[in-house]
Amino acid sequence: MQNMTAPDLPRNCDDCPIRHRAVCARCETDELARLEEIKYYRSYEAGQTIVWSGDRMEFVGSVVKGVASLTQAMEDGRTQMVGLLLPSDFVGRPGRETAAYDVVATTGVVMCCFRKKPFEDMMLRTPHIAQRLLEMTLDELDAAREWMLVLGRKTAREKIASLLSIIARRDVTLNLGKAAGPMEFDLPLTREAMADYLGLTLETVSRQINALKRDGVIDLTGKRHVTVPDFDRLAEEAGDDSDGGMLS
Amino acid sequence: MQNMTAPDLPRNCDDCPIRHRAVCARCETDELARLEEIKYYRSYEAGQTIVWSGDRMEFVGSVVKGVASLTQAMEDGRTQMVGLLLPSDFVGRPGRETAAYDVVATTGVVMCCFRKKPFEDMMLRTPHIAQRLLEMTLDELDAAREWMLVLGRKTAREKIASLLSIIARRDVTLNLGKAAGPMEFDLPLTREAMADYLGLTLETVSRQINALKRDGVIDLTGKRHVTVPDFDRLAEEAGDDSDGGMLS
DNA sequence: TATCGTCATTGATACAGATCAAGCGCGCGA
DNA sequence: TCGCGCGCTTGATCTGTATCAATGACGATA
Repeated sequence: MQNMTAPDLPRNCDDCPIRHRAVCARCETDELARLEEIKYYRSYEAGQTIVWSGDRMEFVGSVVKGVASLTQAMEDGRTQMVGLLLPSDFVGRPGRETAAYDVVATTGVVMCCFRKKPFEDMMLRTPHIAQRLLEMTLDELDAAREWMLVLGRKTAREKIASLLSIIARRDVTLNLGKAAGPMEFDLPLTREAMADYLGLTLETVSRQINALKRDGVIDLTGKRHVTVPDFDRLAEEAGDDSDGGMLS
Repeated sequence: MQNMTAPDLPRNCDDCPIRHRAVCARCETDELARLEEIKYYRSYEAGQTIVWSGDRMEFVGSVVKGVASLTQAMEDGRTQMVGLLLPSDFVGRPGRETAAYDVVATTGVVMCCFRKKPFEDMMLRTPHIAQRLLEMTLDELDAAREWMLVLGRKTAREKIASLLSIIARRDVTLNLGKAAGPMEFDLPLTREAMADYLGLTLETVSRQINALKRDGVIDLTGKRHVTVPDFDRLAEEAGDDSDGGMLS
């Protein structure tokens, strides 16, 4: 529900900072012209709901800037975040009529949107897009399952370390990995949002973050800026298998 | 690692009890001939590991009979089941080289397998298969995310009710829903397997199951056979939104 | 029929994390 | 500059589930 033509929004794929990873990476093919026709950018303020669960979805797209979250709630208010959407992540289910979860802008967000129907038509015409989508969906599935282990079996401290580790890793990949040396990033989530992601209360999140700080695993500047002096140490705290991580 | 030609294994799609839902449902197309060439059936005993995490995958396929589970373990032994594979569920990741999780036969299992490479080739040639796979993967993703809510926010009692409710529902759909009246089914999981699925200990599982029995939500015959006199009551115990359930 | 092994139940106790309750710090609008 | 609200921290206490430890039920095997 935001202005669709704000002056600072990207105009086309060349301005799109995520073209190296997301669907619009394919813009270099001859489908470019068609893609541009059905594509637009849109921005949302922190706290705004981008999509309501159950609503008819009129677009699919990628997060270009900012952080959004996929959220599921029970009647009594208990809330579980089921996905963290960082820049380059895809939103929407081609072939599905309605949204299954709320999508909420956690920070200010810029989305790269494709109108759904023409996007699906193009998908039918262009096999590599369907394959790319399958690949991305499998990635999401892996992420969801990794998170099931976190939610089901890890302690509060391990949960926090897991979250920090994921955010740090994502941050580095997006900024073209400057491997060694301390990593730094800003937490894009409030303590409450972290709690909803981790299946904890915000008090426990606060206590464990400060415990990790006391123990020298992380350093905090203010309440949101995190420095990780030794990523391996953090990964160890997260209980991750210490095989270095990356596969293939 | 089991005989591939046991006399009781299905021979082709006409014998395959799940053709209405899984990939081989497409056998009716002119791809049938090619599919038959690359397809075979295989059986596993309860407890056998069908695929080891990290192994090269040589096939994809569907569960035809029995129950298998996708499992992830930490170094110290903590274990989380990340997927429950019931008949008609698909196993394997087209486009991925190695398996991400252990696949373990929980009961005796019959799989309908396709050799991976030719299956992938066929996928490239046959767009509707890629689309069917995307659809199935999206279903799995939804299931995984629903389970994240269970793991992150539900109480032990709600977790048990959720699991029973899922199994009951699946059982009915497969057996062509005889809607009303008490539902009955056998638990295909030990208490320990349930615990690993729910992020609990086996003692807690045992206590909560018996609590549900005491409260009349379910009835137990022996240790494994469950009768659900009132499914809505069970769904309520699971904390599910009481909108009847099905979408679309 | 005795014995063993696996799966499940049940009880006593410990503890991680939830809950309840202040209070702090900082940005923002008046 | 003052208050006000929101995000966060910190403390005290409570509780749901884990943990530890027997015991029971049943099927398989000899």
